[in-house]
Amino acid sequence: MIYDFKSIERKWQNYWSKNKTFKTAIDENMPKYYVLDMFPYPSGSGLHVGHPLGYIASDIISRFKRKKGFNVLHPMGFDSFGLPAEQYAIKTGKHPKLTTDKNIKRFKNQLNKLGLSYDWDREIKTSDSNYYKWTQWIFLKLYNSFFDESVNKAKNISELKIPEKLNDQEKIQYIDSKRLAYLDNVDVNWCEELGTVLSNEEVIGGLSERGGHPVIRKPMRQWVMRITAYASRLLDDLELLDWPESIKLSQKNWIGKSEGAKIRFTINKNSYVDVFTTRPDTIYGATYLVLAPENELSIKLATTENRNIVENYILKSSQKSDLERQENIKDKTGVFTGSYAINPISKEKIPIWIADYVLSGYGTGAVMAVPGHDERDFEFAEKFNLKILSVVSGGKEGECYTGDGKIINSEKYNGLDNQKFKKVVCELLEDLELGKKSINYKLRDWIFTRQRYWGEPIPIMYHGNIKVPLSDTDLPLILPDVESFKPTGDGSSPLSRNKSWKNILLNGKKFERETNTMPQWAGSCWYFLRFLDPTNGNSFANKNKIDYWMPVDVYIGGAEHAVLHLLYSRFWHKVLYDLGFVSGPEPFKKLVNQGMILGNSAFIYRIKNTNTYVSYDLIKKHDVQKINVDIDLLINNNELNLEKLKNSDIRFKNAEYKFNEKFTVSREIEKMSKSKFNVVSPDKICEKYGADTLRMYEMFLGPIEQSKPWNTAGISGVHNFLKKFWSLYHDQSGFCISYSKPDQNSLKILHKTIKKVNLDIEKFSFNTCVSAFMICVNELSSINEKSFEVLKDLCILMSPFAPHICEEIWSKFGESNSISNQNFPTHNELILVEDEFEYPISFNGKLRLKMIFKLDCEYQDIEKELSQNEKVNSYLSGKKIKKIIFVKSKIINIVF
RNA sequence: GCUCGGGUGGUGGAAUUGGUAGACACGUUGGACUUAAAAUCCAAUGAGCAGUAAUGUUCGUGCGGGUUCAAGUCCCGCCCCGAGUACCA
Repeated sequence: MIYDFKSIERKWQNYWSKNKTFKTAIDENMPKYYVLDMFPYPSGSGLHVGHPLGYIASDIISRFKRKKGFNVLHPMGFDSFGLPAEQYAIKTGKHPKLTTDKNIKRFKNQLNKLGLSYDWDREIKTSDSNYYKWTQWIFLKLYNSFFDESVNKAKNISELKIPEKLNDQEKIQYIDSKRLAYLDNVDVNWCEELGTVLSNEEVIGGLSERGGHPVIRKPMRQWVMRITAYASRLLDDLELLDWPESIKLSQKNWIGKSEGAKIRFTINKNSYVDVFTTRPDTIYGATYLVLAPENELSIKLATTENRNIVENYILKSSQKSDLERQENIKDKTGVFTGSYAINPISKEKIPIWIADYVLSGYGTGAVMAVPGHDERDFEFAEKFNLKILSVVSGGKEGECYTGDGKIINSEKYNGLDNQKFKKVVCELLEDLELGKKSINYKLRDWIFTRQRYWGEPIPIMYHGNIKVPLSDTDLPLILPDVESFKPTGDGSSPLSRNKSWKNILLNGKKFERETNTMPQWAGSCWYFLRFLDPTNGNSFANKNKIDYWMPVDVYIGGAEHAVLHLLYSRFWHKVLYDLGFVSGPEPFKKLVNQGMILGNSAFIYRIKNTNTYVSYDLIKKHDVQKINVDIDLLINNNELNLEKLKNSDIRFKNAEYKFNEKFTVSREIEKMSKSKFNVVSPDKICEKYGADTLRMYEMFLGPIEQSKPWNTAGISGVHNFLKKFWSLYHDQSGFCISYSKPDQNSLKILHKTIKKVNLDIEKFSFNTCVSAFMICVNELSSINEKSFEVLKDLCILMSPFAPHICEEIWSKFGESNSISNQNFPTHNELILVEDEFEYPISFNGKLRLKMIFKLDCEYQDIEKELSQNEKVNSYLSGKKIKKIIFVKSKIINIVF
């Protein structure tokens, strides 16, 4: 009987969706398990084979845990606010809502074809007003909270102690300065091309993360989230998480904790410069100070004769983009202010400089330069001929030394270990009241507003300078329509075009709405909570449901979110935790990063400035240009089907082609992308081999965390395996199994597999599971085992991986229940014990021989067996055996 | 530059964490079935040497050393590839 995967898969997908097989509800009698995928942005190009990798893995875990007796929550939704839909709207005038809805439909359709066991009743979209109502609500909670340093947690703003003697205006200012969401004039990352502000996390190497457009610094009035208040908790709580070390590390680096000291250098009675340093032990080597150009003190400290050059320098560096600043790292620039400060310990008078190698956003925006022991300071001092003094021994003459050593050139402290001296300096400074121990973080506050249309409106109004938050009853603040989605160019959002929405009259007073929107990350910061109670109209989620389901037990997604989404959502979750809305400090207990599946691009070569294409083996003779070509046009991996190519595009139709015998292409592994014509769609694979084959093959490709190129050729192996599996249960005429007692050998094979699969799923090692199934089916086929007792368990065992085929087979067993409700088999160790082995013996790595032993063999037997072999006998030469080393019930060595 | 991963057949990858390296699969070769092809099935497949053969034997996990009865796995020193990060004082 033939394995007709198409009708089987259609049948069971319909069955599952009709019967809502995977609908989940709270059951206090069952342990819960929350399996979450990073929900996708519904892009216009649909899924490629790389997307489902994580979804298949999480589906296997979900189905496995259900069979293990857990109440499994496995939802899916869409992160539907975002830039591509907006950019598409700018180009075509089509409303992002329409394109987004269309894309979601397509995504859902594709996902369902893979047989994923989602509870679709919980589907959410971040662009749905029923959803973003609560995103806005959480924003207001942040607005109405402050961080109480004394207890290290957020509290309602009403609990804030306001200093007395403040007038009303000052009181408001004071409160505003403490809010977790606050409005500030900040230097932002402005991307002209995208027409919007970006967060620090969205800027990579001076270019925008999306699109790679240049980014410049520009002061703008923006909403900012006080994530820095949580720096220490975000860092410390990483310990609680079962996450890949690499992700934890990137978060650690991003938060960037450094311990050191804050030191005050006095200039005169009224002024001083504070610096932060991690090397207070080098205080005697601090031979000058450097301020960032943006530091307010910079201009104040310029003496009259230096005023011009200082002003000039500050102006110039403000015009530089981040990229330009980074370009000439080796060639440092700077100017002298003309002022001097006093080193608080050595009492030396040292010059104060301004240079853009000092960053305004980190520490105090000023450093004490120790050219003897800091490479940047060293370069600067060499260039401008400033004094260089070694104060820690160990370095070479005329070089900068950053290691540890004994203190030198530091008066009475010479000879101390520099690490010990750190402490001493801190104490000295504290006595002098000119400094103290201090901790600094690299993390900056999160710039939260975007000058875009397609995002959540911010629920704040302004009356002149007064901010008025919307009340809960006014939510959601619906995103209105606009005439044009284009950026306005002047730094305000497209929303500001809709005057009737922006300007409102309330009780005779004029108000203006905030027209910026929230960043893409806002919606994804808390979506895992909404899945618990997606239709709740009274709160973002019922507290009982949160208590039951949270935290997420397994979270699967790409590593590209290491610091963005994963840091922001931890931050919001902690705020909600402090305010009592959620029950735990961390949202995601275990995190698994699936690797990327790469595409295998193909290239053809055109002779430059001609319309002639050359086969890859002939390109050396010509000056050629490389062009991406669709991988669907290939035969046998690297041969091009010229007929197909000519028919695919008019520019190929009339071109000339040079080749011997075959026209060959070159191949390269790249990221899968529509523009590179290397996309393999899961739909095609499902059409040809079925979803079960695709699921197993994607798992079989290699470890889930690893990036690997897609290779369609290998899929036949897995497909053949499924056919073989099918034929275990069927003969030519139809379903055929036996109800007689199973063969002892087949039980062994089965239980070996059960043991391995149980272990491997828990370890997320799905590729080895698939191998185990293959071995099992091969062995059962070769002994022609058809026993119900064995085949039943095998069917359940494989159903998380290949659910359709297993449901179909299961339905033929005549059991009333769906296979989803069956208990996962556990192995019986006794069956696995063998009574007789053929042992290989290795002796000093030199000698190997095979012998037969009984499990409970005596030494004498071994000696007897050994003595029959001349070679072994010479090694033994009368020695008495003390011990036999068994490993995995095999004899590995004999000790005398 | 710094930090973290990783180098195993022609290819993707196994190896119970120190115990028969190369499981499983692709590919290749040979065979069976077919008028033929496809499909399917069977066999061989790390390299070398000896042998008609069963088999024996040497070398093999990026390179060089070390620990151990035993190293892909542990230690030391290099080389190469990938990812992240980048003047964070």
